Amino acid sequence: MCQLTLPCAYTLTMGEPVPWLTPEEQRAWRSFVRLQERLGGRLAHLLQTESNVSSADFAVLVQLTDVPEGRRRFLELAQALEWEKSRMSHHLSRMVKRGLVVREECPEDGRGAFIVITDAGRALLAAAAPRHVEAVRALFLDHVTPAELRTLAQVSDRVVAKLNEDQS
Amino acid sequence: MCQLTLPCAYTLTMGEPVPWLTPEEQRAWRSFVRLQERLGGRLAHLLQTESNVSSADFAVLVQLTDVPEGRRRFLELAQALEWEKSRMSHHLSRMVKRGLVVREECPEDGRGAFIVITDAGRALLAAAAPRHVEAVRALFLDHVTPAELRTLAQVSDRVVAKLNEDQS
DNA sequence: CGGATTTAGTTGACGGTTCAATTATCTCCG
DNA sequence: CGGAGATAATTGAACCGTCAACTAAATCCG
Repeated sequence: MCQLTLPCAYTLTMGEPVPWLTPEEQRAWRSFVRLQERLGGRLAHLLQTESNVSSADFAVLVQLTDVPEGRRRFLELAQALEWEKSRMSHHLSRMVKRGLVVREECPEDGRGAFIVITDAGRALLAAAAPRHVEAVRALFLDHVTPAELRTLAQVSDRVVAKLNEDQS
Repeated sequence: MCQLTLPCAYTLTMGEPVPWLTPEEQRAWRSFVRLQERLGGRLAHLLQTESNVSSADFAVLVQLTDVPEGRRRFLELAQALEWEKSRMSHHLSRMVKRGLVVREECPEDGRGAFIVITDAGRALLAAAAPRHVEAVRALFLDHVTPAELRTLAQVSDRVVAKLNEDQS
């Protein structure tokens, strides 16, 4: 997820019929990309240093506590987070090693696995979550009006819907 | 840069005075995070598969072609992209190995280095850029009104400015 | 001059992500 | 039943980014 800036037209051999970005489009796009990088980076860094948990750990723990027993199927988890299976698998291995979750066999399906949050996992999340919420407020929500937030959500949903359409 | 969702309140021991996110805030935040991940991921994937260049490569090449001679100081590059020095260094090593850039000594400062884009680097960027612009349009700009885009840019700039204020 | 500090850039180790290949189980259907 | 797929999940290799430690050159200043 990098600085997806765009090259100045003059540096390229332009035989192409691609309509280049207008200055406003370019500026907006750059700002937006920068926001993603900086805000995401800062939040991740805060989680890591203040609560000793990565954004990825946090996301997994949240998914597990979203269901009362703290126990979900592997694939269900992967789909909820929109992660690849292999990413999920590798990540869970690390979380198991740190005692945040355990793998359990699935009686109905011999191939399947249940992932269960441990007490340590719950404790970690409980400690991390309030600070994270605070950070999301302080770094983002506090500087955005309700109307802007609505616009943001609408645009996000619309664009993601389109992404899902072409080649999901 | 992960799914920074938030846990449902009921699962946490809530002795804290942290004002939780309202449902609209939660929804907007989630949508926004999802947009970042999906759009960034898709664009990066397109660059990689269609043009055999990563987003990071692309960003570096753009920075180099932004100046006519295609030659910039290491730190200047790192600052322009807001990358850590070590990331820059590692990444440049990989790009050197692939023949996209070369390192040159800096006469004025024996510690310094110039990074220079090669012809292969220029060619790669020239091939990749139009498709990238096209993708940014097709996946994002085409689904956002000018007014929304302005809002997005304003919000982005404002939030990033705040991020720079606290502990730059 | 010459030592202390700062600055430019590199390196190695480690955790994280992707891709392709693999294992094991299940389901479908003849 | 039994074989052909499909599905659940793991694994290993390769690449990427971060952190902390390091090298080497420049600058500051007595």
